[in-house]
Amino acid sequence: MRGDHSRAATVVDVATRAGVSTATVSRVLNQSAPVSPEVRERVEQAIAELRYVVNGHARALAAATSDLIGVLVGDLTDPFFPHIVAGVQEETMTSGQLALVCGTGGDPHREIEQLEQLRRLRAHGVILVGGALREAAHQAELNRQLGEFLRRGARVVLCGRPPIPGVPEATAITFDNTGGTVRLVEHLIDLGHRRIGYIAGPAPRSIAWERRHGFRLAAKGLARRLIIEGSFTRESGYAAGLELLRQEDITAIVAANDLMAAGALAAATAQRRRVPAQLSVAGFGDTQFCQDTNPPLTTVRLPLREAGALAGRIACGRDTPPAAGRIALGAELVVRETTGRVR
Amino acid sequence: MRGDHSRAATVVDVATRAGVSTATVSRVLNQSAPVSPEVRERVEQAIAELRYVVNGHARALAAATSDLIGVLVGDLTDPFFPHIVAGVQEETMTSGQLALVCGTGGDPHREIEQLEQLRRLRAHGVILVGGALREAAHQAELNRQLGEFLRRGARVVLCGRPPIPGVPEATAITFDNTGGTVRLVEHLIDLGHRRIGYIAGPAPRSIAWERRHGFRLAAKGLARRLIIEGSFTRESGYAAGLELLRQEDITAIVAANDLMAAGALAAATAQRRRVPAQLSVAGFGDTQFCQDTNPPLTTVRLPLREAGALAGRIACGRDTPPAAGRIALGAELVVRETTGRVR
DNA sequence: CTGAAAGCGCTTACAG
DNA sequence: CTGAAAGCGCTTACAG
Repeated sequence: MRGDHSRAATVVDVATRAGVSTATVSRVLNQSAPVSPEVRERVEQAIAELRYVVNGHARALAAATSDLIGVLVGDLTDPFFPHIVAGVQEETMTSGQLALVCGTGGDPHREIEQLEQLRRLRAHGVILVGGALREAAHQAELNRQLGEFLRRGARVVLCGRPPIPGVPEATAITFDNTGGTVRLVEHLIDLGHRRIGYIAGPAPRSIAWERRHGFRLAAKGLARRLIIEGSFTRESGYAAGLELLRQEDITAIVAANDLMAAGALAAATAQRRRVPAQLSVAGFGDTQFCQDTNPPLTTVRLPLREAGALAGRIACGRDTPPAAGRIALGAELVVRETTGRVR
Repeated sequence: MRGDHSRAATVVDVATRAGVSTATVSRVLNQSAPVSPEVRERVEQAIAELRYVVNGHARALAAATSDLIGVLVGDLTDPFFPHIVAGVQEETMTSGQLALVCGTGGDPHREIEQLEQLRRLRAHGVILVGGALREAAHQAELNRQLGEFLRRGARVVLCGRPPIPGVPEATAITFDNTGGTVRLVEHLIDLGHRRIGYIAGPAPRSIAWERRHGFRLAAKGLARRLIIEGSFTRESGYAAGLELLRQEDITAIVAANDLMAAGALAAATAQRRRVPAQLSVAGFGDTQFCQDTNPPLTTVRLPLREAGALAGRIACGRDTPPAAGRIALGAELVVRETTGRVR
């Protein structure tokens, strides 16, 4: 980082070269006030010649604003997130804002830490993507952080997270996790299934809870329902799948996300169970690879990109947050080939 | 964004409350100079009471540094990218830096635009992830941008990109795209295939070129080789697959990435070709879903996460860039079930 | 339409 | 170990 690196040009350099004041340079930079064509011309030329690039920090400091939008995601390698993030970025870009995507790896400490960094940078919008951790201590700290953002007039958007009772000013964009799961399970019941195994997500996550809740609701009258908890990873789905397959009477397995469903599918194949002839399997999310699994996976589609775009627009201040503080998005059952009539 | 939002506490507030100078506050904040325990105690308490959070912009301006690392990626929804980015983030986090992930959507204009934004924020490291666009005008502009970063002492890392002749100070972390493809094709030749179709990536992308080059090298002596260009998407793989399947004599299809291979696989299924009995198919990348395709996909594994971690460490200044300006990573053939003996 | 000057919130020599 | 003061590079009333 040391050495004879050349100093970057500043407004003063530009002003001097153009023979104007720094105020005028600022005006052409920001188009914040009328400037005569000739002067503008001179300034623009000086900017080009000096390869001047405004110092974003100085600007943010002086103007007490920044065009940064923070985006907190759990794990980008989970196919659930990228489409949401792509939607966000699409919108922030068109607003000329910079989306700061931070990966927390699902670690609550990191989440708080990243929020703090975003606060330092005076991000004027934050989007929390993906499920919340249902854990009191963490929630309290999180609410405190979000409260600070809101106090400064920043927008807070929860994308794929339930609203936070203590922080009503935060807009929540939610997926119909419960309803989607209900429809999925009802689809299985329609096919004659009465003994269904469920691979849930980790209990402390809100998304996992909502989906599991849907399963409980829909599976109420079943002869048999068995829940095993996974961790949203393919491996945990595989392990849970093996365990459920030990219960000989189970005819269908529903997983709380596609990754675990893929694992369960692999477990079924390893155990030589024919899907869907002998066993039905379903996932949740309709992530990219679902149509390519063996056989193609029945799942529930979530409007991920749309949710991200909405979140992006609200965070940028382009869309007004709904008065209700909440936007509920749907969930659509996608029947492919892993679910079939029970024999 | 307006309203009666409370002013954030500043060093002055903290200093006043603690009964010290702002210089001292700064010292305990940065641990940049010894401070007596009692004074430190008082300052820390004031910070806590006022919920003080340092203004990152002011700090960056005063100290003429920032802890931002820019990460430019094409398309996060392409499974090629997330693992690299996760590797980067892992390392930047442990360095206490903030990785600014920017999605360019593969659009060269946006790439330049994002670089400019990063320059504004005085990012002290930039990582360009994924293939370069082999297009003169864009390359010239890109080189200019990167040159500016380097002039300011920032580190530039190319991850999964070839070195840039005009910018030798940029460290390039490269995958063995050519060698990996050669081994993959040789594997098919070993299985008796003599008429192989190749679904290439878009010609202007460096990664596409390198892999296609590998195909050309290895397929030199074949009775038949046919190249169709896709766009790295599943859909384009499907279309190209259909086209190749019209050539009745072709016994194997190799795609330049897994997504297109998945598309080709689906096309084969749609055409009722049995894989691998009647047709072999292979991809490139070993992205997450490869083990779940029908049948599991033969492909080439790239050390994505490792590459990202390396890039992250170099960009953070934790690792010294290699003198050669280049780190070449391997590529490993992963034989699954889509490739088999030709009948 | 344009400029002089203050101020944004920090850090960093420089003194002591 | 601590403080007074200058300076980082902008923007923004305030005058004109």
